[in-house]
Amino acid sequence: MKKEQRLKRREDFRRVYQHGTVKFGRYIVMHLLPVSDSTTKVGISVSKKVGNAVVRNQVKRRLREIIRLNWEQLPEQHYVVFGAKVKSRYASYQQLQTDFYQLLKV
RNA sequence: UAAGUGAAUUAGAUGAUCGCGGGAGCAAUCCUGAGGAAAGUCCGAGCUCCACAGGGCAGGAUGCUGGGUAACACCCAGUGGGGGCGACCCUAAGGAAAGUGCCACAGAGACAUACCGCCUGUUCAUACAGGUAAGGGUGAAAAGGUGAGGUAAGAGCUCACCAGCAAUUAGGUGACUAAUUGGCUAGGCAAACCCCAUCCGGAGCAAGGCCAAAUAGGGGAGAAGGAAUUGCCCGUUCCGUUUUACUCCCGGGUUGGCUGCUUGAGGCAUUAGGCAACUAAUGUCCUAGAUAGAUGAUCAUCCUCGACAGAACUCGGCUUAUUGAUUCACUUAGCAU
Repeated sequence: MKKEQRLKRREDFRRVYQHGTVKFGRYIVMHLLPVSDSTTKVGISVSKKVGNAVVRNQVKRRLREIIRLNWEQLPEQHYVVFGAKVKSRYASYQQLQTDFYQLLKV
C-alpha cells in the first residue's frame, strides 16, 4: 500500500461513516462511499477493544497484506474503511482472507 | 543424588518470493529498521518556554552511617533489629522529660490506679482503716526477669547473673561496638498531629521555533484602580485615573507543512584507582525516527518453535508482567571413596 492509496484525514473517515454503506462480515466490517474526484483510498480501523498494541498491530498488518494482494478487486473511485471486530484477534490470516472475499462478493 | 540460596546470559536462526518506514544515488541498486521490560507514568535529571531584587509564612519530599552520581525516593559498602540449621533474605531504622492525642474488647486499673488475695489494727462477728504489686484474674501490652536473703505481709529493700539506662576509657571517618564503674529506674504508638535536620519556582515536545493559509481589528458589562512576582503576605516593578489601561462574558477563525528529532551524563575493549557502586585515561564503533503511525504473509530445514509484550523528545532508576533454556558461585542432607 502506497501512501497515496491510504485514507488519512479524520474528516474523510467521518464522511465514510456517516454517508457510506456498511457490510458486515464474520471478522471485518466494510464501509463504502463512492467519490467522484479521487481514486480509491483505503483506511483500516482497529479499536482498543480488540487487544493491546501487539495484537492490534498484528490484525492491521494482516488486513493490509490482504488489501495489497487483492487491490484489483476493490471498486474504483471509492473510499473504503475496514473495521476489525473484536473476534478478529483470534482469526488466522486465512480466515480473514476468506471473510474479505465474501464481503467483496456481496 | 535431592532440596535450596545468590548472580548472569539468551529472547529463535538460515534461505526463497511478494511488500512497508528511513538514508544514499540521475537511475539500477545498496545500507538500515522495536524491548528486557519499549509497559505503568511512580521518582530523578537534561532540553524548551514562562517568571525572577529580596524576605517571611504555608505546603511537599527525604529520614541509621559512610561513599557513588548530573540528580534521585536509586546504587554500593557497613551498623542496629528480625527470620532461616545454613548459603542468605527482610528492614520508613531521627526525636516519646516541648506539647496535644490515641491505646478497641476484656479488666479494679492503659499512666496512675488495690477487684480478689496477703498482713496489721479496731471489733464477738460482719465490717472499717492502714500497709502491700509476691500470687489470682483480664489483655497485644500491667510495677524489669530468674534465684537467694529479708519481712507482720511484701517490695531492687539487699545480693548474684541477665536485660535496660547513664558516665568514663579504648577502637572506628561514622552509625556503633567492647570493657569498667555507678545509681538500681513507673508503658506503647510519631506509616497520629507534631518537633528537629536537609532539600524543593511553574508548565511540558500537543514544550518551543519558522513558513503558509484563514479569520478578526468586533459587541456587551464592570471600572478607579489594575497587573506581574504561577499557594499567601510584605516588599518591589509596570500600566492607568480625559472613553483608550485592565478584568469578565458573548461572537468569529485555525488546528496544514518544515523544524525540534536523534551522537548521547552513548556502547564496547584494555589499563589504572577503589572491598564495591563508580571514576579516569587510551583505543574503537555509530545502532529506528514513524506521524491513520513503518517489521507482515506463504513455504522449506534445524530441536519440541515457545511467554510477557510494540519506540513516539532523550537519558538514570524503581515497580509490575513473563516462557523455554544455559552458565557460574555457594549451602544443607544422604551415599561412595
